[in-house]
Amino acid sequence: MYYLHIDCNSYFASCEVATRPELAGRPVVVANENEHGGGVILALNAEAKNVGLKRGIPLFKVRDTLKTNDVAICKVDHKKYRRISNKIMDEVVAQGIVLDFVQYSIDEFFGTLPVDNPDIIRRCVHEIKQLISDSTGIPTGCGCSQTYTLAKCATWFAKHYDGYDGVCVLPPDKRERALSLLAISDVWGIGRQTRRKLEQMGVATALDFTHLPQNRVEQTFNTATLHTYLELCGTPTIQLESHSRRKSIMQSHTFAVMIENRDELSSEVARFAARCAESLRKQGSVCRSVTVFVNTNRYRDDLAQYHNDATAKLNPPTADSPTLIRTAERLLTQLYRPGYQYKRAGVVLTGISGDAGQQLDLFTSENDERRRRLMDVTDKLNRRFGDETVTFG
DNA sequence: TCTGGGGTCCTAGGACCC
DNA sequence: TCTGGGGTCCTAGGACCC
Repeated sequence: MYYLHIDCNSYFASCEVATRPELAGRPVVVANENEHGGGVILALNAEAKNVGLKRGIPLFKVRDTLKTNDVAICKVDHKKYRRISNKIMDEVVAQGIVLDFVQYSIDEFFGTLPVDNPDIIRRCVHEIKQLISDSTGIPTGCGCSQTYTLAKCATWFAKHYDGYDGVCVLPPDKRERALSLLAISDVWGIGRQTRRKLEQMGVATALDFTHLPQNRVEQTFNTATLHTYLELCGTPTIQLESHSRRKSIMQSHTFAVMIENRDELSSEVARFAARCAESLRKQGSVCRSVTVFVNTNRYRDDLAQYHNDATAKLNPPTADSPTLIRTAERLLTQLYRPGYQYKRAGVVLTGISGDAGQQLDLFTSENDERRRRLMDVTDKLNRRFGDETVTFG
């Protein structure tokens, strides 16, 4: 059996090009641009990379480059990207070659192929890649190997060596050779901190890491890093479950113009809470706690800084918008300090559990039932006529 | 002028229990 | 001098991911 990993190339930018043919061949960036020209580059295609642009740069720093190279700036459209991602999921599942297919993130998928012959695997994966390209227009890099982590390494090679044509199958006898060419920082699960520690131990490549004695890894690192180590050595360790239910739900925003006024901030927080409540109901869950946070602008050392958060428990757990909005507003009242310029705020729901009906049974009253129906109707209206067609005053 | 928005899991330590 | 020996649950913060 082989593990399969599929990674969409420059996903947000590819979605824009796929749905807007007039963009083909042009440098394209996707940015969360706001009405004041703020925002940062979230994704960019190869043409945009070629003119020196990079992910994460604020647009205002590269205005000249954008203009000189006639770069198309697309506004980020998460709904579209979610829709295309679901389509990829459906197409691959319907094709039936891949087993245990999971949507790991909006642009990455894992699965297994019940075959051991690398040549057959390669042909299958090329077919899958072609299927995705034909049905959605999205280019992908695909990797196959003995574990999830090694499959991700294979994808790295598929994307970085043109000869693979986007598909790299890494059989056991090629493992060591491949890992010797892979920098430790390019391994899935090795972040900045762990990389620093490993480098101090003389580890530069993924192969160096696998040559450490296992007990040394156990003593020095946490279990997540140990799992990465075992997987690189060829032992499947990581379990992926397709978690359709989120365990936390957050809505936050960096304001284009800083907010000082309490009522303005409060109305933003209320909107975040309402949107969180909607996602919560969409997945059929209730939550046990609400957190609100506020931040000033960390880039402005000329301004007084303040950041804080506060959490409230909800008993019984709920998905009722008015309750969540009122709770969030009460928390904001605790947090708010006059005289600061607020740049960012957000609402987080945690303690999420499934099946609202079951949780409420014991104390459900007629009033609760009416509230549930009200939520149901507002959700339906907003789905049918667009977000925030109906909001809470 | 302008600087993203989400998630997950693990671990240490505190509060509390017997 | 020395101050038991288990547990559970919760939370904050770190690290990592896209």
